[in-house]
Amino acid sequence: MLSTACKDALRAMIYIAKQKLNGRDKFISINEIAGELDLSFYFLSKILQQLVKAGFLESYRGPNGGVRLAKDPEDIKIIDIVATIDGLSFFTDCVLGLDECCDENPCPLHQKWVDKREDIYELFSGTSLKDILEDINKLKYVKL
Amino acid sequence: MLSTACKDALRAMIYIAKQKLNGRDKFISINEIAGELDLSFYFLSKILQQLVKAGFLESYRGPNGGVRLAKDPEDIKIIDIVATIDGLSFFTDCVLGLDECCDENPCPLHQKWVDKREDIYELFSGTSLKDILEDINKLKYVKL
DNA sequence: AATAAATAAGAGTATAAAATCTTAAAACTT
DNA sequence: AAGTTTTAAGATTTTATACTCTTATTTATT
Repeated sequence: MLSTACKDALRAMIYIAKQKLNGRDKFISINEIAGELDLSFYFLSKILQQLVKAGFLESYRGPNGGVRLAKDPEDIKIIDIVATIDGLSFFTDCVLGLDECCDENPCPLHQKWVDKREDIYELFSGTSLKDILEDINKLKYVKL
Repeated sequence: MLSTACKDALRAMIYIAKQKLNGRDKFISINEIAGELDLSFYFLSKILQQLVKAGFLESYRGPNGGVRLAKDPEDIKIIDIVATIDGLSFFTDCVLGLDECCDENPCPLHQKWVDKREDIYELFSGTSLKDILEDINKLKYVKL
């Protein structure tokens, strides 16, 4: 459902938000993030650039440079990251790929699918980085 | 979420099932299906071959040949078609792409995501071609 | 027997996503 | 001022998916 770029973006954003929670308010180098999350530095750089452009991260060049959140963790929702990297076509396009499919003119799966899709939309738009960090802290150990 | 091949497969299977309901129990040529659904004959042929191999369609060569359902419409579920064409990785893999993610060792989105994913699984495994045809008949006009 | 109609199977091409590399620009350190 | 560290941007390569083409095989028709 999510592209690998989007999965990587989500993991990176959670990692960055986690540092902030730990009192570390400096820029975090992309090299560190890639190392910690076992991602390609090159690929991750490209992805984070998009999040900088979209205003969810700010970046700084030079020694001790890197990226950090441009907003509070509670103001960055999963859907924001998904929208930036993958777009929202998952939430707008017909599950059978029909251009004309809509409420008035539905494909055979339309109504049933829209229900599920909206559940996911609500999950993604209702879950912020802050919520995720709180979940992480409730559990003993959570993968990233 | 679904590959275009899988979307095409679903549309074709619904079309084929619809013919059966209309009392037409003969083989339907792939050329006809491709024409009606505005799909490439070549591409659709490849897709339907997979459904023949998987036992959901049977095919017949030569004049008046084509494909037809190998089972009753109520015994073919959406999930069967999805599993044949796309596989079930959507329902088994971590939403963040982590290999080690599981109930005991979850990623930060695991539990919330699994709930939604299982809803979709239940929709797909609980909906047969027969169910879809019944829905179609309830509405005045449904796209395919 | 020959021809035509249809699917099967394998090979090939095109396009998009993923991943990498290179050069440029910014900022710090000495 | 020169060198180092870091992100930015553009170009390139790789890989997977989507799509097309060609040849083979099966079956019916004449």
